[in-house]
Amino acid sequence: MKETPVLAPGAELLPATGSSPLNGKTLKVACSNCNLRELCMPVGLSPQDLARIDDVVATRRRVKRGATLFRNGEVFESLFAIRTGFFKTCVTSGDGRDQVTGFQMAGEIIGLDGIVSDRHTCDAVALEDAEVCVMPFDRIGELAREINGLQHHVHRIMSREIVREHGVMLLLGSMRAEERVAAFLLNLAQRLHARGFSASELVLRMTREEIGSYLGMKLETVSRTFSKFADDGVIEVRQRHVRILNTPALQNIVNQQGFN
Amino acid sequence: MKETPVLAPGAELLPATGSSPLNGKTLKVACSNCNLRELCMPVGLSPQDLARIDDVVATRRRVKRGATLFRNGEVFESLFAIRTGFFKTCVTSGDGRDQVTGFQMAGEIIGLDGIVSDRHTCDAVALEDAEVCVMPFDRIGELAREINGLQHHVHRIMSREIVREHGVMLLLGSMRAEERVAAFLLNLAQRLHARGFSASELVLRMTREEIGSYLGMKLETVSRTFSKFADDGVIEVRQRHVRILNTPALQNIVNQQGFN
DNA sequence: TTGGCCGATTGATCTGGATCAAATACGCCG
DNA sequence: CGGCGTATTTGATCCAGATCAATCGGCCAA
Repeated sequence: MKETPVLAPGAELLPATGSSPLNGKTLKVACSNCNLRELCMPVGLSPQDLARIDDVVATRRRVKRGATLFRNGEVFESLFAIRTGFFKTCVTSGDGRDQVTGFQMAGEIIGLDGIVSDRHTCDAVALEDAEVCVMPFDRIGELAREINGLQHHVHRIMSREIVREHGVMLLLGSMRAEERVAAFLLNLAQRLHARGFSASELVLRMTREEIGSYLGMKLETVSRTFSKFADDGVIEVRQRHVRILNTPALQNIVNQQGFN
Repeated sequence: MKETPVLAPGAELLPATGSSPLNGKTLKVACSNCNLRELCMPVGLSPQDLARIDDVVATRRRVKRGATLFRNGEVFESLFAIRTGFFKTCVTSGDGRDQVTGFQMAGEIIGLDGIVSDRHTCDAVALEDAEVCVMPFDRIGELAREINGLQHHVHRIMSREIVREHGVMLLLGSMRAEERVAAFLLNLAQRLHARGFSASELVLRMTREEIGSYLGMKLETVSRTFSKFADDGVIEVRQRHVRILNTPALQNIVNQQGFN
């Protein structure tokens, strides 16, 4: 049915027009000519509506690698659309434990967790130098009341996040280590591919430990699993560079093993 | 900071007015005098706005124990507010595996997963005879554009679900069996308490297997963990009847064990 | 170039929870 | 009331992944 049954967040947004991969330079500042528009904007907006959105999404913010975009407990005011760079979000429990809840890349929206209580409930950390569009949430609300497609678009973005998290729950609750890692790699590759990058060549922006946290396993197990896949000729690993050699094999690992 | 750090979905909605526990009979059919209003409606609506909502949320639906309210793949049209009864939602992967993603009780909203693709992506199954209010989603959208508080309320409900799922990810990704079960019991008790029931006496509507699926463990482990808690004098278990004897002890189990 | 540091790999061992198996309890229905 | 099917409990054993430990490798600053 779906290519990657688990963890497919923004699949249907794949730009058929072949928007080019980001080049790191900020050429234009308006949504109306942003090459990520297909990823974060509703389709079929009138030029007037687009202009109004441009007006609301006026400011940008740069986040250096390792810095936080927002932190648990901070007042929530805006959603953020990632223009360039790569983030992780993580929650922390009362005791020291923390859990990576997602990795986000260009075109994805973060900050939705803050709406319910007007405070952020997780940390968003840049895993490489990044730039985000700041979208004041009250302004979005106003606009959504007037622009028909926008309201539904916001709902869809939130719903998509809910569905993505269902997938993660399935992964954490019922998959074994190899399946988790395979699903993780396929999901990353698919999202990068949807952004114009290679579907088989990927550079991991996160450490083994962060992958492990996300997947509910220890960093050693992540490393061992990578090594095993490499031994089996399914992938090639050199540090953070991963090349997928056999995508179907990974898919088999995900959805055929351990039928329980 | 919070009483139950993990899995606290609708805590702030506790009805200060002491709405009485449901009695199983449908006395009135309008939101405007529903005793669950504090749980699913925004506060501070004008009588006129309430009347308009009454108009949209006009129909009810009964779901017998074991029947599904909606199923993965079905067309999404409405959200549902639970009036009485108890549900589970579960996702299924391509292979047979399935994962309970939540247990829902009176006053909670289900169906949010269907918004993104206009199809439901999980099953909602009644664990006891239930009644829900049907809320056609396009109508909600229209109303939200006009009633100020309603739009934000919808956003908050979706955001709350996202935050709840973050909690589940933390639980599944980094807690051991005993911590998971303790967190689960505390969460259930807290939600029941918020609905006017005892905070210490609970009747589980789901099987050990369903609890296990939700918590990412096997039914035998759930059973053993219950038995252990009972041996330790923390709870009393008689089949599906659980009495919490020592709430602080459960809280300690959740957030003090295994500091990693 | 060298040294120090951090992340990654790999090996050896341990263990929490899964699995397999059996007994028991309960609810339902004829 | 008695019998059957399903849920639960409990015991015995096993194993995937955690833990502990050592080494390796790349990167950066001096």
